[in-house]
Amino acid sequence: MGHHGMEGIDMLDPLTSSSMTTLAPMGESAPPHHQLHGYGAMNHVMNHHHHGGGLSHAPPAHLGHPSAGLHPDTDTDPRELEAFAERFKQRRIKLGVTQADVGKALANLKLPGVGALSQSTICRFESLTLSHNNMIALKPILQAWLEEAEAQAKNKRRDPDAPSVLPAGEKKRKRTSIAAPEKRSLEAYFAVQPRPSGEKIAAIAEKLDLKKNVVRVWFCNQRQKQKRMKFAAQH
DNA sequence: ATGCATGAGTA
DNA sequence: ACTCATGCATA
Repeated sequence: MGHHGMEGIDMLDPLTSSSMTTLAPMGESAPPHHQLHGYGAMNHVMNHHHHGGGLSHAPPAHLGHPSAGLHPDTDTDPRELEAFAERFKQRRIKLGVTQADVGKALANLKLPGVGALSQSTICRFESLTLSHNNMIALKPILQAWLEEAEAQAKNKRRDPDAPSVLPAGEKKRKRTSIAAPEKRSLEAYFAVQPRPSGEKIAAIAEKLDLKKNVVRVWFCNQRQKQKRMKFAAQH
C-alpha cells in the first residue's frame, strides 16, 4: 500500500472526487512533522495522554463530539467500537481515501494533541487489533475526521494541490525474521511461561540461536498481542 | 495486513 | 525490565 506521501494523487478522481483540502494528506500545509528517518529519532506523535497504564482512565471527553464523549458506556462498549470501526472503514473507502491518507490527514484536524498516525495504526483500528483502551482513545479522533471529511466531500470542489516533497532517504531499519521452527518453539515456551525471567530468556535465546533481545521483544509483543481486542476476552 | 522494534512512562 | 501506543519494513 502506501509507499511515501505521494499516493494522494491517485485518490483524486473517485466518483466522489473528494479532494478535501484540509483533510487530505497532500494539503498545502502538510509537512510531515517528522523527517528524522534515522530510526533513532523522535517518532511517536506522543500525545499528551501517555501516562502509564496507557489510557486506562476515562476516555478523553473533550475530544468527543456530540455522539462521542457523552456517556463512557457508549464509547467503552466493545460492540459499539466494533460497529464504529466497520462503519469507519466503509465510509473511508466510500470517500476514496486510503488508510495512510487518513493517518496524515489527522494532523490537519488541528485537534489538541492530535498529530498524524501511520497506515499501520489506522489499519489496526479498523481491524480491531489494538488494545481496548487504544481503540477508545482513537475513536473520537477518527470520528471527528470522518465527519469533517464527509462534510467537505459534500462541497465537492477541486483545487490545485502541491506535490509533496519526498524526504531524502536515510538509514533503513532492517527487520529480523524469525524462522518458523524457532517461532513454534517460542510459542510453546510462551504457552507455559508468558513471562520468562531474564535468565530464562537468555537460555531460550541460546537454544534457538537467536539474540536475547530478539527473544525478549518477541515475548513482549506476544503479550501485547494477547491484549488486543480480537484476542482478548471476546465480548 | 502484520512482524519485529522503539521509546516514553512506570514500577 | 515491563507496559503501552505506535511505526517502519515487509509479506
